[in-house]
Amino acid sequence: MNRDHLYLRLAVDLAILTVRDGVLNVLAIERAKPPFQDQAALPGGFLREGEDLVQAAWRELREETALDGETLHLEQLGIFGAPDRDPRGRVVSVAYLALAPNLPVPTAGSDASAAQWRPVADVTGCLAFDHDEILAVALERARSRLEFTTLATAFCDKEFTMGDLREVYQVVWGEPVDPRNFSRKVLNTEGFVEPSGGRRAQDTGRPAALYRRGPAARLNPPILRHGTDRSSLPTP
Amino acid sequence: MNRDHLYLRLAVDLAILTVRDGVLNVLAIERAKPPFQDQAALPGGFLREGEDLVQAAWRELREETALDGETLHLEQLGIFGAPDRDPRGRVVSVAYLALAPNLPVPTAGSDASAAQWRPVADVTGCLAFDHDEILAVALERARSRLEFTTLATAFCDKEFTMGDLREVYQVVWGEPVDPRNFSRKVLNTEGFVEPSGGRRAQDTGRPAALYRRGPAARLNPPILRHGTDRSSLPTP
DNA sequence: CCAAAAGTGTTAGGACTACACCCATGT
DNA sequence: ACATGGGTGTAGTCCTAACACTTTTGG
Repeated sequence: MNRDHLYLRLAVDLAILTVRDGVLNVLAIERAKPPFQDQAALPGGFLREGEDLVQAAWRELREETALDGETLHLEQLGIFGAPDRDPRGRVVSVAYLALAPNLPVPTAGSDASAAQWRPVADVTGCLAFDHDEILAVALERARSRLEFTTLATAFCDKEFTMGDLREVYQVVWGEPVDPRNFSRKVLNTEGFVEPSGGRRAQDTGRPAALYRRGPAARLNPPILRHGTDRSSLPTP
Repeated sequence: MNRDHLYLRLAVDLAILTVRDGVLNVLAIERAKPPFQDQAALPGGFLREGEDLVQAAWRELREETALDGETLHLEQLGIFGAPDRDPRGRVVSVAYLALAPNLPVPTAGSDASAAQWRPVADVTGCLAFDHDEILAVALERARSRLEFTTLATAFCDKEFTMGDLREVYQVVWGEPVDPRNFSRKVLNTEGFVEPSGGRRAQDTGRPAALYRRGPAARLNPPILRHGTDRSSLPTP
């Protein structure tokens, strides 16, 4: 009979993604203390007593961003538990993925953490702990979610144009999307978007109709990206 | 500054599925001690010092089944951490999904645990802890995996007929699959199966060709099931 | 010969890509 | 007028579901 019950701490780490100026951004903090001092990291914290995992994730999210929460998507990504991932001792991390609209700016003054949006390309390879790995999983999950669900609307404001929505796809996938066919596919998917009645003029060109997100969650048929190697296992 | 670092134990629980006599089965133990004494539960155990999560999952799997491991699929399902899920204290569980071929029988004598195959229909609603919830997630994930990956072969022996493979789909999905179109789809998917050259005669009818699993992991295009409500979020 | 299972051919329909084309606005 | 982005129509192609039909065995 094994009595080697290992006690450990559970961290909740968040990969919070948004689209800003045509670039995919992730919310990152700069670590104020060792380990990994002055290095970028995903926001997160330890699970507290009596707290559910999702509760903890929402709490961390609110601490780092000023979000109403309605317009946002939060989802469990997976668990990362390599024995040596944290030099302070055995810490297992539950990673969550959050898709957020382009916020004015995260609450910069909260705690000592200087959370700010960073282009994903700038931070990949430079993150503390195993957060690079978490971010990679988050990106692939986000790309896959856009194919099979309506979650692209989570990146948009309450009202958005077809072009806004298409930009989300292009930025997250990193490949161009045909505007004509995209519009048709979205409108043919019942419950994806609903016309809000308004229009929005841009710098030039015909003003675009405004939409709100619809009730559907899953895309059937999906909107598939092209330049993808589909030989390996899909994101779970 | 919060110093309420909560220490807890991490359990690894396994939902090990197989197909036996046309019915989907899950490996279950009977709990010998409280809590939930004499009740059915998924096999599992606590994470040990210096052990990776996947390592722990494989260790539990080997303790409960006599598996060569080559022919088997093991995958992280998610994490279940409701504060009151275990009356003994705060225990967070990492759930893994395993797809296994129809084994002769699990090693019944291992430890005090009397692990045995149970039809999924017989145990749903009766499992200890939150294992009912874990099993539900496992089932949905398995169904989805069959749509998008070649993992159905993980349920089969080393050599199998097209009928064997089709039975896996029917049993896991719980809906009939057209034999003609199924065969074509599988054979048109490069790398799904490879003919082994042999044939196998059944009680009656033309003998079926035997196949081995091929190198492909992902199905493109997928093999979609019908009777599914696709309005909710897909399995992650 | 007959039943049963394996496997092939065929046809109608849906969805996709690619592109020609029209619409509505600012300059 | 014209550049620019929003949006519609259409042709060819691919994939699919559904089912008639052929092949190969045991009884």
